[in-house]
Amino acid sequence: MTRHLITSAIPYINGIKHLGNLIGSQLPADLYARYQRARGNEVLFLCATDEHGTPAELAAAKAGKPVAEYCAEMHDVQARIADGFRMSFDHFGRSSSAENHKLTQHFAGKLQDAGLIREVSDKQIYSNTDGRFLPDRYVEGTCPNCDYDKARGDQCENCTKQLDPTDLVNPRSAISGSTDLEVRETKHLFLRQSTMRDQLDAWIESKKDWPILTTSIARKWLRDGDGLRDRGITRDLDWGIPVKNGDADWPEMEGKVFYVWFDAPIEYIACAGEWAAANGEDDAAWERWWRTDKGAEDVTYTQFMGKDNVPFHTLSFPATILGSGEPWKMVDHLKSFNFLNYDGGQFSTSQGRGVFMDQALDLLPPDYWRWWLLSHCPENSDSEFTWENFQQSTNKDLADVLGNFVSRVTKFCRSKFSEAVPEGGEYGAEEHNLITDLQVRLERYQDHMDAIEVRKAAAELRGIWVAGNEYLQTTAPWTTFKTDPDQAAAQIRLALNLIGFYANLSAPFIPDAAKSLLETMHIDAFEWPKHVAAALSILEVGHAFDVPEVLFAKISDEDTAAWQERFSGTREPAK
RNA sequence: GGCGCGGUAGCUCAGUUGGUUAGAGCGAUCGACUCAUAAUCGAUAGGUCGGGAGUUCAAGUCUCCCCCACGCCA
Repeated sequence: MTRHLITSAIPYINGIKHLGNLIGSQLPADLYARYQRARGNEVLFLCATDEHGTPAELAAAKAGKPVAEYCAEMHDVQARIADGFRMSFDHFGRSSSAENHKLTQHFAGKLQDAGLIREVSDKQIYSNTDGRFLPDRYVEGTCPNCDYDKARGDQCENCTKQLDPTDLVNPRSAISGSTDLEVRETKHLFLRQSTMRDQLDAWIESKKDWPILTTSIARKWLRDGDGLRDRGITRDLDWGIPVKNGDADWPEMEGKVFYVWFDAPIEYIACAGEWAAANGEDDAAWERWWRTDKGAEDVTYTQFMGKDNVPFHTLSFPATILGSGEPWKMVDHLKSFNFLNYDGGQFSTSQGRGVFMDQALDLLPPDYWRWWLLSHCPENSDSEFTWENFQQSTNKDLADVLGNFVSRVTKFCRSKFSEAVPEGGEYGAEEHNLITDLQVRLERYQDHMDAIEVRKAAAELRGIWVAGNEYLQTTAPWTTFKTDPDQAAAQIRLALNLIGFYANLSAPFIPDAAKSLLETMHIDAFEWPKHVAAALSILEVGHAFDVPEVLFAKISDEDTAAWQERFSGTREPAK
């Protein structure tokens, strides 16, 4: 038995994520977690909401709610939707948790002790009306370069010139529109990442089995231009984790909070603490997953994320935990994903373009989405969602190949024998050929899953489903039955066993359907097959089953046409 | 402007360290079957591997130049 710590990139709190976000981290992470559990390994699978930062505050203000209340509500919304997609998190935490407060302050203190923090005095825009400092991009004004009147404090979108907020003519707050602004001196803490460059570089280079996408992004940040730059880890905001040195106050940093990028990844660790607390366990329970001096030496840690998150996971977060000088578990496998596009363009939150997680669940059960997204997972390049492809793939794979297999087998048995495994005959050459073939396919499937080759695993699973139909077509029990009912009984006995076999192997991809197959076959529990021959002899003669309802209903042309129209966003129709 | 990932059959994608007639699924066409969700199974057709030059006995696979799409940074 091996131990697997698995984390999915933590989604930001302000709003519901689209299908591209889902397939970019949570869904493949869940697939892997379910697979490892099915193989009998010990798994701790964690995810959380990322709750700090200015966007959360603004979203709360827009909703007319205190930010803490807003975050609590949105956390519940995201938790419910994740559950709707059957995310099997051991814990779905919050970066605003007490555990994360404590741990983030702890890391800051350790980094200070190690000499990796420096203080920097900076000038920043303060809005008297808003009663707060404004991040650069929340200052708007007229661009000194091109006179565009909606330039932002970090950059003019019109002429692309890089700006400082103080460059803007007639600056105003993007939050309130107020022009009552002033420049104030403010002090911030910076993490001296630059001094850790060689250490990080050596660590990255030691990861020979990481995807090229991951290492090339990390190398670029590490080596290009000035290389890794020191980054501010504090902000002048109210909402966040108060700046402290461990338990102690940090002189001159009163009223400031840690920058969201600093505390968010620490939540991966804090979340394990939340999980332990929620289950009435002590610190040792979670430390054995995260501390190599307290039992995590044999843990394999795998992170899942979209490619936009790679720099934080390969550089900033490792810099934080390496810099602490403490024996924290470092990531072993870092699986990153490209983007999913929608029908010829990008998913767009602002334009309402594409399908969002809550909407998807209103249309169809989660297994449809899980299957399509995972089998078209953007592993090596960006991939493309189209309704036509979605309809064709799910109808063919789920309804025709898998669902119909279950139908034809159970209904044939009911009509020729009964709703129980029939007696007579025995397995012959055809059956042994099938078993041999399936044994090879099972091992290939496991290899792909172990390597987190999601698309290839899906293709192999589909091949395993197809093998059942091939077998029926070759042996034709409906013909056999006319001359040799005993032989037909043996054939259908094998086919009935295949249903249970499929349920076990398919559960990581389509857990609901797998569960309903198990129930229909009156099998008590999932059990991952080791040897195909044994797995296909589990159901004994006389074992009763039910003929199920349609496992996967087909998606009609009318549905896809309507959905395509409905989710096309606010683009102007072509004339 | 710099850098990065890509550009392979109508569609979605595989193609290990360069090596025999470039693969899969879907879609299309034809055939078989009739137990089943008009399902299944088999067969066939389809690509000068973005373009050009080069290295090599041999290149989708290496080198250089160019074009296109996307992304990141400045």
